[in-house]
Amino acid sequence: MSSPRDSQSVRVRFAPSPTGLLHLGGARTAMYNYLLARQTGGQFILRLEDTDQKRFDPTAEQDLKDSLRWLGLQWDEGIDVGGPHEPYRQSERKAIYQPFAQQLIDSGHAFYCFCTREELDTSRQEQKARGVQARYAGPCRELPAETAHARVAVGEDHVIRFKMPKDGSITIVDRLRGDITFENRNLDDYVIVKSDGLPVYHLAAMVDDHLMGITHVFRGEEWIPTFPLHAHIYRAFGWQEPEWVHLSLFLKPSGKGKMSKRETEAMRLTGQTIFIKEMQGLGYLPEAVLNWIALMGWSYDDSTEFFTLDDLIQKFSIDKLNPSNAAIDFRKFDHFNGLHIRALAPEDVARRCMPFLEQASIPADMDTLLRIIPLIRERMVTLDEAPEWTAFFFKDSVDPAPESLIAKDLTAAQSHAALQRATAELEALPEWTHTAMETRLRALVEELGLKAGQLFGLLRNATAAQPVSPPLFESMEILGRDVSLGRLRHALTLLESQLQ
RNA sequence: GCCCUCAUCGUCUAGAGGCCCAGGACGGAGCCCUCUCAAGGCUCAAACCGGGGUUCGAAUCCCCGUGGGGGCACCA
Repeated sequence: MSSPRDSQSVRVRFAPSPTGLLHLGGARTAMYNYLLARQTGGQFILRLEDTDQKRFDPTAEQDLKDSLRWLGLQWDEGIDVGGPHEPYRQSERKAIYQPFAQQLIDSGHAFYCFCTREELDTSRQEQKARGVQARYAGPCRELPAETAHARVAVGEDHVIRFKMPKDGSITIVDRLRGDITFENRNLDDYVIVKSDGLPVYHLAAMVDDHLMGITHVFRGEEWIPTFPLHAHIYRAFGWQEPEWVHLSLFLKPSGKGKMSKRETEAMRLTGQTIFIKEMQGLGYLPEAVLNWIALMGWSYDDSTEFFTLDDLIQKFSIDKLNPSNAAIDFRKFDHFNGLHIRALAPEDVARRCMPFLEQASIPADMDTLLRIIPLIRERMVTLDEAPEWTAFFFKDSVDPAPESLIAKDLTAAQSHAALQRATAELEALPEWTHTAMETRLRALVEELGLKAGQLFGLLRNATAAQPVSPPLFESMEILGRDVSLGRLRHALTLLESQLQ
């Protein structure tokens, strides 16, 4: 199917309202926009839907930009970077909307409404009590134009409402769902300009999308109920509609409804978050975030699941989008994070681990860290685990619990003897390499009639002071001969305290 | 309550009439590897919401139920 729009280049936009931190759902919407733009050589625009001064959060814009950039979703046009349709904050475009609202009034598609909130509330309650759908029922819709204009002229408080047809129906097209028909009688005379003179989303977004030449609108499914209003506005102006794509919603892990503020807070306690900004501090990679959310609502085929941003740009397609809602699965997020950590070059992993080590006051130097990374890369799920995997490498000394130096099924005396022998063998080693150490110590295990795990576990606790660590011999090689031997001797003295 | 929408393993999904006694992934169970923990490999358990149609043939199309989700503001 072809339309005139096919010949135009793609122009998409992400237009959140600055009411809080950017979350999973917003990030996915932004990403799909970005992918389509990049894939087609089109433009990705970042606009701010800030017409609601009551919910405005002054920190939200910065978070938005930081989060998007961290994810690697740089916009081509919009706030900060500018473009041919400035300004990109709706609050700064107030004057732009006015003539359009006027046009709707003049053409009979909208009317001035002077009803007070109290009157509206009463009316709504009364309708509800009668068991009917609450809709605008005031007298303003039928006011003669001259009367209305006169009241506006004397400065009477008013809003502007869209004059919804009383009968008939409207059929609109969603790219993923096909035709959707609404009976106009089920629709309301929605407010499109507030008493403060600012348009509400319904008018502002439509005007901006049209003015900015938006070709595809990706937005959440929660917009479907007001979708017919938007189409009515487009048609009242005689504009060509964009391609509408309503995305599935992200549901809480239980699958029971959208994430609530309360649950979002509770989630923090378990180290989970839906906010992009917080993911970085938790040790997640932007690559993993993108991969994870890309697959919640979209798929490429029946088996590919690892995608980089470039892969996604190449492979994304609207037709493979899935209209059904998806429950958030944080375990899958961890899985993808591990996958992406392992896909990174060691230098890259090291660089990204550094902030976490600094925060933990671990005096790691890049050279040593680079030698450690290959040992821990496949063991890490999140970057914030770096301190616990590497701390012992950078300590002057370690103090293992004496009991931890008694090997499984051995007495303290036997452990002491084994440790003493192992230390002696290592001292005598001509070259300090993990292969030489392993060969020599395996022979000792044989000689002493022990199990590898018994001796090696003992050495692990002696050198790292922790029961779980990177591979023993590779670790000792990095620690170096002096440090390793020193720790073994120290362990020996600690063990002596356990002898009596 | 009204309007809209969705419906395949616990979860994310593949499937656009026969390739499906339904494939992949996460998670789970087991085995292998193994100096711990991982990673990796192999195996197993696990789903087409129900009922009617249409068709030689339906997970796939249609209808009705049911269930889930969303919306019903001078918020987006």
